[in-house]
Amino acid sequence: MARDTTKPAAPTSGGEAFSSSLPFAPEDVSRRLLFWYGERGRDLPWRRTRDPYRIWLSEIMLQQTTVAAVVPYYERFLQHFPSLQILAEASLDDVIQLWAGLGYYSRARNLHQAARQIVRDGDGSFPDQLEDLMALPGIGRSTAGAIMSIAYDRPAPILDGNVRRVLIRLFAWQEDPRSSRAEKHLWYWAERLTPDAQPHGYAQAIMDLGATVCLPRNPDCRRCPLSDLCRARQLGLSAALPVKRPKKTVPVRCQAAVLVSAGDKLLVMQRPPAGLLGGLWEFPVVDVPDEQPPEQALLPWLEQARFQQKVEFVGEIRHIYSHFRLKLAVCAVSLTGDNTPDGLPGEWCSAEDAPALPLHGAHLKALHLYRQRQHADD
DNA sequence: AAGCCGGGGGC
DNA sequence: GCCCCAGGCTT
Repeated sequence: MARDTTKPAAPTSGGEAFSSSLPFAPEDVSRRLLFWYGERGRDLPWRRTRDPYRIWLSEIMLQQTTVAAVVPYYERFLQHFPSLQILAEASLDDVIQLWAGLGYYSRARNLHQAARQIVRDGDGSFPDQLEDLMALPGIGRSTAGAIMSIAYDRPAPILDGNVRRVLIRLFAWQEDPRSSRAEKHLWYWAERLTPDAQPHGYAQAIMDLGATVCLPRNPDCRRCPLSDLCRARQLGLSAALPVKRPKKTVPVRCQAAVLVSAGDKLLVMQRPPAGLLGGLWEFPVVDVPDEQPPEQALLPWLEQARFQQKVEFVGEIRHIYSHFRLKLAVCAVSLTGDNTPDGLPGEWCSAEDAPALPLHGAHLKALHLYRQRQHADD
């Protein structure tokens, strides 16, 4: 017996025990899901391996990201870093480079850091205990559970966005899904439903169900192997759950990016290693106050840099982040011999090589716009 | 408990 | 436009 089979404690609320009984037999759910997965499961690159390193990489890349976006990144990453040891020996800049465009760059930093920790602290083999996995940066309870079940075929619950939605509907959870109360219940249900047999197939099955059938909008209940067990379905709430989060207004941030050119070179700077877009490259940026022309907002910056050239307005980029919108004025300053670019922070990069830098999305757009305009002038 | 962290795709 | 996505970390 490799596993403690005692049932998890039922969540409590205000000291009152929550009903530990389920409206159906857990084996009934897992059996249906496993059969369905055998018929309808997707063929994905990371499902052709049991290598924990690759499973781990896929799980990290897939956090808050869609499968279609991940596939090319996953393949390319593994071409450069085919093993844990090679990743551990790589530079962070090279890792960031291969992550550029995927977003949530702390994932790349944590991935790299975790690889170094495993190689440094262990015998080089990938951890195979839930607690050891969770001790690594970037791996929380859900990702640790995914690695345990998918790579090692050992039962451990997962609670990602897909499973969350499936469980909310299956148990007709009508409260705020982001509350700590919801969290306790969902983890409890996830644990109770995870089977001792074939946890590998089960984990992928329930995620696939959420991704292809139990969709956020318009769930396709006719194709769902759990439809006759589903409490939301019974209550006519399938489409109404999970309850939506109250929408918040997102602020608009105005900035100007300066493309300073000296001959063929452009001035680029690397952002601080942590925080927003950590470690990525960009052009110098100045905040633009409301209702002020970007050229005017740039004057103090030009003064400080001792540039006397005129600023040319190239165009405007709009870029949407999850928590704000960026209105980015793209400006160009072309240096002549009178100016001394030395002493400025940052580095000079040829315009041809700049697109190969790990630039973040908004500034990659800015560069494209700049080069497009330059081309038009020729 | 709440805020932070990107970019893309579906509709 | 709006919503969400194979979440985790920090405060």
